[in-house]
Amino acid sequence: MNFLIIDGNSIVNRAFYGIKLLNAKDGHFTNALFGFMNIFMSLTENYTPEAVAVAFDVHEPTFRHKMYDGYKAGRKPMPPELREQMEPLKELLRAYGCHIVECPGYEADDILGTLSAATPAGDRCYIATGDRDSLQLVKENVTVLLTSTKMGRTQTVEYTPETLLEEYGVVPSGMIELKALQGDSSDNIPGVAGVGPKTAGDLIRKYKTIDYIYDHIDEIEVTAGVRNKLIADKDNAFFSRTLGTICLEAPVTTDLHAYVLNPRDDETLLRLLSYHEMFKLISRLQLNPGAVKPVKAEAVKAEPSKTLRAVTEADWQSFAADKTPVYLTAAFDGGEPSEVYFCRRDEVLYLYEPDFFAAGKLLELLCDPSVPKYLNDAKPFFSYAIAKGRRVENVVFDLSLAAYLLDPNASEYAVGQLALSYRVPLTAPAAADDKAKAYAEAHSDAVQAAGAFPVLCDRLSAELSEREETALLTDMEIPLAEVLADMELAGIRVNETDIRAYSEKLTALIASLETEIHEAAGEVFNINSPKQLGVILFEKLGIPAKKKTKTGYSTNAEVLEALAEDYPIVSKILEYRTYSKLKSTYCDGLLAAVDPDGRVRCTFNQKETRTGRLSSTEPNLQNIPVRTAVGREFRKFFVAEEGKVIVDADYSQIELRVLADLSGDENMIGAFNSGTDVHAVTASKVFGVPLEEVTGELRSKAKAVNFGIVYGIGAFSLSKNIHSTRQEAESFINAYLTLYSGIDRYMKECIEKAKKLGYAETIFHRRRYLPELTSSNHMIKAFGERVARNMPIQGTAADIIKIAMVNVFRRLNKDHPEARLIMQVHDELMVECPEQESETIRQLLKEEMENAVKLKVLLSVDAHAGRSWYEAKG
DNA sequence: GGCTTCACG
DNA sequence: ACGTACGTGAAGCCG
Repeated sequence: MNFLIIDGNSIVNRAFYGIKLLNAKDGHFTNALFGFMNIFMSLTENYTPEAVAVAFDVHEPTFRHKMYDGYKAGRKPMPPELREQMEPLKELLRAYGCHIVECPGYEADDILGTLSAATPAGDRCYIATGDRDSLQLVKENVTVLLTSTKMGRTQTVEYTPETLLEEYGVVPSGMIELKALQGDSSDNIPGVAGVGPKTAGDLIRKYKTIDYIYDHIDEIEVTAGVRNKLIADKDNAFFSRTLGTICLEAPVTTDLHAYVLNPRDDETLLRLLSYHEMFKLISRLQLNPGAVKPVKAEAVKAEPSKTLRAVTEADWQSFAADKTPVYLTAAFDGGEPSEVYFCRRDEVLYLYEPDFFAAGKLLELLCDPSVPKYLNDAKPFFSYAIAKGRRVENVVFDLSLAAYLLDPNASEYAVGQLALSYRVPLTAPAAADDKAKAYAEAHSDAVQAAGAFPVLCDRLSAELSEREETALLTDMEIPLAEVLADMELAGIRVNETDIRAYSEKLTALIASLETEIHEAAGEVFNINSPKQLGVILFEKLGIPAKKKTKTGYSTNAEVLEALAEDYPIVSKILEYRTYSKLKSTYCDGLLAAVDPDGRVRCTFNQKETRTGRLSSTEPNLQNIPVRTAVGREFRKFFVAEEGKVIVDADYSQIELRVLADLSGDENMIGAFNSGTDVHAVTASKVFGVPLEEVTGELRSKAKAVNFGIVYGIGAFSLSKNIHSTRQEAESFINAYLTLYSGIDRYMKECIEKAKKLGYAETIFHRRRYLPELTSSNHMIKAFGERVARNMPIQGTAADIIKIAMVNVFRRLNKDHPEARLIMQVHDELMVECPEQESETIRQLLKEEMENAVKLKVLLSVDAHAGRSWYEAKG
């Protein structure tokens, strides 16, 4: 029989410290559970134990504590983030069928020792631990599996008497002897002062035991120094041996049969794993979600058994005639729906005949304003209709958007995933006929998800309305999804030939810089490798290194700029970096994304950021260079199509204006309403200088403080940013917060409120949960506090431009069919329109953006038209 | 796949 | 004692 004994405390510690803190939706920590279960799974899979015991310490003074108070005194107490995971871990292990072994007065080690010693010769015992202490327990039939985490991956090394002899040159009991001499700082075992692993190893290999060494202390071959140390600490040596010896007689059941795995309780296991959001493990264990009972009893009633069948002609007629809501999910392939499900209380209907699409029945239904639709991911439905010159009407719910609003921290919003996190049972519907049966076999996951879809919609809809976020979904995010669909289809025209020419120019520039850099360095190396570059600069050339990263020297722009004046090679490297970035990310990256019609189309992700902003991918069109003159040139490649212009409009200081509104600070509101430059006004007041005497330098310092405030400023970072001392930065911040005392008060309230509620929110009730605020780690908590201050500002600004986008889209559709919204860059919108409409559209944009919401300060928008993005930026 | 760097708001 | 301003995405290197 294979008997697996796990050192629970040791493994859970490795797991906890080896994996960054993970949170479930409600904020409870799961990283230790995650790591432990991963190790546990690979152990059971590799060693197929019939019996499993997991040993834990009981937190009481132990046998060995009583003997020696210093023992383990140096150990840190368990952090609360780990402590809260201990009971859930035991629950999980019990559900798996493991036996938890705890013994008051004894350490987990002692349990490992006792059980392994009691394993009959005919059985094989494996001890899994992260602690080298247990190596003394190795025997012919006892193997220690030492797990360690290297590079984020767990490795297991097997220790048998043979491998022990190879690595340490001693027999298992020799491990105790070694410890007696060298001690163990982590366990506060003193050993012999001045004797380390090397001396101890030599002695024990030669003489085996400390008994022998001390019995023959005058004869052993050592230097006089070592001999004296041994003599001086003789008592400590024997004492350490006692401390280091694992007890083999803990009062626990030693009959192996008592530890044979219990039958796995799949239902409990699935419930627990879903709660902890360990979905990978659920599939690894092949737990059938259909077997789970929902948490609430009423959910059972609400969920009649379902049947699966194909959509019939009669269904189509009833959809249109009934005018009752349809619950619709679909997969899309190349913009066309590929797998479509109509989901009802007691039925899942699937579409399988391509004729239905050809006949346009689905499209007609989508475009029928009298039929309300519950969709999963509305954007591709909108795109599908727009591409056919139609519009989807009456979308009342979007499950994935609802899920995003409920928790923007989550990374996935697939229906199956949501069913697990919101505890909606996933059951396979019964096939109505043989065709349906075949269909179900080929699409089992999608069919199950479709079955859960209506209940999920209802549940999330109820949750949203409880939180007063329904309007956010129906009036902001769902209409926005259509706007984004339209923008994605529109794309933006780029001048492909010019980019290609520019790319080649860059290639030549880069090549010549490369040669110069290699010459200056005296060798050829990869300039793109920060590692190699660091070695060249800071070792070979002896340039003083300022900053380090986790993996070596930092070579970022901030560091290099400080060195550029003194070392020509450094400024060449900066230049090289600029051009390579421009070439690889922008020229080549963009060229790879140009469609045959000369336009690039990004994807706007509506469910990505934790603040409510959008993000853009493949390509990212929200980070096209603008800050430097060289980079800005690149915007000349983004152009309007023949006969059209680009109109670009951006909010001026929207985040600061939002802050003025949120805080209600009279001074800040006044600064904006006076119509003058806020940064200058801030400088004038903070530095006590008349407005007309504010220099560029003072203004830019004030600007940095204004920005910093929005991000949750610290004196250290501000000082770095404005190249001044920390003290000076500190005094600026203090002066600022005295002047704008309303902001000071508001920021404090923000944190209080977030701590009380567990989340931060925008003025439109968009939430971001902040489990970081409950962390005992200062860094994490401080981060949570900065986010509590920043999210309402960044998020409200994001809400405002979303409202503006929806309003602009509606007006363009109604009055300017040839004008099209094509881009959003957080505080900036871009429209492409016929040249002669340019002024009308410029004003329309300005008007809609400035009037999207009414705040305590006015919103201000700059708008310009031009042939290219460069020109339109004004 | 993680890390570093750098582009944007 | 520790690290140090919020939110993103892409490219390149390296274990």
